[in-house]
Amino acid sequence: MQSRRWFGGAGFSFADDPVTETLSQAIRGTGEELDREPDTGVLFGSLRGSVVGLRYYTGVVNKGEMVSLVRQPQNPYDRNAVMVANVYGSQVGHIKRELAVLLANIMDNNLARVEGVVPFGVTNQFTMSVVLSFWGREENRDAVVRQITSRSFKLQSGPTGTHTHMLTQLKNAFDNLFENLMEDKIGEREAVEAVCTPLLPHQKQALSWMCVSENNAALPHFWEVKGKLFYNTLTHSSVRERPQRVRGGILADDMGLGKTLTTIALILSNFHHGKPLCEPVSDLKHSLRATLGFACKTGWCVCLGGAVLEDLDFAAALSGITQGAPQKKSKSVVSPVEAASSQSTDDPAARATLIICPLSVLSNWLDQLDQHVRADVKLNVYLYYGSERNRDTHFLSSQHMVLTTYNVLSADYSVSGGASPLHTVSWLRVVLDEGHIIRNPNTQQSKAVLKLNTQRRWILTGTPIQNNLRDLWMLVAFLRLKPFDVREWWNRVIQRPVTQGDKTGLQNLQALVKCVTLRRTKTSRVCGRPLVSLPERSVRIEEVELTQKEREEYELAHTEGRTTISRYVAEGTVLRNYADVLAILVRLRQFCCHPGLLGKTTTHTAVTPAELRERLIMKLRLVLGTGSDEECAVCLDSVRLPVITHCAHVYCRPCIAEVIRSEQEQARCPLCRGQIKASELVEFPLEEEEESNLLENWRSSSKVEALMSSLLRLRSEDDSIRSLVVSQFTRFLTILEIPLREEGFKFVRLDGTMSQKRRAQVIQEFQSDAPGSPLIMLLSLKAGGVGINLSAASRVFLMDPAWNPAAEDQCVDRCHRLGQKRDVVITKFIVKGSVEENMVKIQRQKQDLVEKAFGTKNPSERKTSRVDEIRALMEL
DNA sequence: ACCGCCGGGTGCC
DNA sequence: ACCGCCGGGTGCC
Repeated sequence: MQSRRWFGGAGFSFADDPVTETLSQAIRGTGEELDREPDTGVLFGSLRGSVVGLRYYTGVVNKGEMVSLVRQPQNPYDRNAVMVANVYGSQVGHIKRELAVLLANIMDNNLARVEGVVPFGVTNQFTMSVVLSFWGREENRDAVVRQITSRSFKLQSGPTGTHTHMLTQLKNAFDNLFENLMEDKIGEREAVEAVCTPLLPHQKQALSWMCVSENNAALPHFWEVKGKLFYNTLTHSSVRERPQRVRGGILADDMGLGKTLTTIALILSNFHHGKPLCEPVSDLKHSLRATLGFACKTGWCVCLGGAVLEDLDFAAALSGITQGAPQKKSKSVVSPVEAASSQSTDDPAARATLIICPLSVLSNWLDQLDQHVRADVKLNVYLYYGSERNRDTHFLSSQHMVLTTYNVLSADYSVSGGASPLHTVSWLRVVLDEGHIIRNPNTQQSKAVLKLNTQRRWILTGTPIQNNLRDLWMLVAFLRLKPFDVREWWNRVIQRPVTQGDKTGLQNLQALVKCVTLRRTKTSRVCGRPLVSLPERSVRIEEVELTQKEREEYELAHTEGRTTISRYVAEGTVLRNYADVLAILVRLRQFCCHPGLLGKTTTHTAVTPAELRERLIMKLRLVLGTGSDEECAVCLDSVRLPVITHCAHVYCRPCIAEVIRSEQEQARCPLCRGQIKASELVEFPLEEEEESNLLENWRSSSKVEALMSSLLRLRSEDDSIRSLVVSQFTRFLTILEIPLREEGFKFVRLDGTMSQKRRAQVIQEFQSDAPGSPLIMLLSLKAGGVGINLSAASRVFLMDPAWNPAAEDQCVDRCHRLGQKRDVVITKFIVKGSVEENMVKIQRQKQDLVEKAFGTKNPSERKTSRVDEIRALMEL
């Protein structure tokens, strides 16, 4: 069962939640349940075996420690060899020959994953026991059991049954995963004077925490010192060497709390050895001027790594001043703890911070640097972007900051085969802005990011987990949070236990997250006071009455839809026809907005399978065409350039093309495993001709009128108030342009089809307070993604209810954020006596359900409730 | 390995 | 004795 988890302001669901569900997930749920997660198989059972040859290897293991089993088909003594390695990858020994035959068979045929745990530790220098457990897909259970018993091994059945009684507790704990992470990070630290914007208390806290995270040599608390060894309480493993600790972490504050400013403050305040990157020259000049007659015109000087100090030392040597004197002049106090941080492996010449961000926020970084860094501080900031970018690694290394985008980074990386300029530089620090972008480890971007060579690593994100726990792994891997940067240990210690409802797994996860994350929300408090005070926000629902004519048209469609759906309900085939059902609902919702939203509909009855497929594809096109937010099962992101397969699943074109390219003739649909071919992919067409038709035969609708009268009233009362007009249907936005123009409103439009560059322009135009700038922004619900700031608006008109209330919240948050000066008023237009009303009701019920404990719902109950929901919508 | 296994030495009680 | 038994040598895959 796929589970989706929403964090942040959004609700939470422990499993499929119809409200947050997308179409492809719904369809996925209707077919056979596929185990798409190799890391969450079923436990077939376990057996005791032995590891031999211990004396030939150095890997050590403790009682209870997990080990990994690695096939060695090339072993010259036995092609069935199975090597045993500890958490750190050091070889411990081999699986005894007779058992290795069995394991090799199971592993090579992918019948099960085999995991080892050492039950007693090492009792002698030659052999030891290992408990092997077998995990896999239910359909392979028989084969595995047969293999094992036929070779006269005894498979002990593993623990069965789920821990449903724990779910409530788990849910709460999981909900709070990113909350209350501050208790031991409450220090505050002022930024250096080079930062001219005073930091708010929570930003000083963050700065303090970030400095400590970079400088402090302390290990996370799941490490214990046992004698001369370091013992990991999660994996039960120990190492002689002090484990490499994370220097950096995840700053997961809500957007608008100033992550960028805090990061700039960090860069300027915490250079090598806890010293500032910038110091007033008056501190340095003292000795220099005296000895060399050196004068600095700016009054500030930026220390370039060791450069200035080396020069000073050189100067000191020339003039007979003792070495190190300049350091003592430094303003910053270096505590013994921080001093302990200088690791011998650090490259002292590393001085530059690399900031990687989405293109859309690149300009924001430059603005913020301008705004927050004193004008007399000469920072060398290089924008590594554009075809003329300077690829010289010495040049890049000598910067204080290099800014680039994920795309540039991964493009360079692919072209150079891993030896790109950015991968050659030894960075002091790498910062991933909107770091959740790398949550999918399979993308080029993620691979490129992992390969960067740096001492310190930071992830800035407002949404550390978007859909599920797997999103976190990539962040952990980037931070090199040992040993969980290796997938097996993450899966065994965290992912699987948590997915299967194991309480310790969750505690372990919390411990992990806690040691590297700082997260505050808009509603968090510092010392009993709100972090930031935001103006009020209020929601009002405006009921819209349809005209006689509209009502007749609506009822016609409603009756027709009801007949179809009630047939499915009676047949019990609602879920099998989910796409059809959704299409009917979309039609009704479109009616509520404007009749012109309806696309052409084919109502002929299909007979042959080919016709059925054609019809399904039509329905999907209809749903996709409305801006419905579909998720691509390959990249786990919103679909870009959607294409529909023969088997009626939706993917991004590049994603599915890659699947087909790599699997060639054997290519199968990742969702249903049906055969797929590149030639059979159906594009979602942009029906331009219809658009012009739409605009030529213009007519209004009740909802359009309701909006227009609100906007006109607002303008007459206060023409400085700006509004967001939000719809899920981009074509509705197009329709709305006509009356807006007619009434002389100046407006801009932001939707998913626009280029990043154009988006940035539009946002800037809307946010600008220049005379004649637009009063209204037409916004598609999901456009822009995270991080855009529309605080110029204080009115939000939600034209149509969304399935996912979290999406509405996110949208409203774009203006109800830091920088908002007015109270925010949200108006939801709901057509009276329509599916919209029922959607709102269901939204509320869902919210209640989410707020209450999730309880003991099993998958079949969940499916029932989905059907119930549709029945409620259609009043059946 | 305080085992198992191998192969040489040995051979009534 | 073409055995049993003893005790030394030996040891992952």
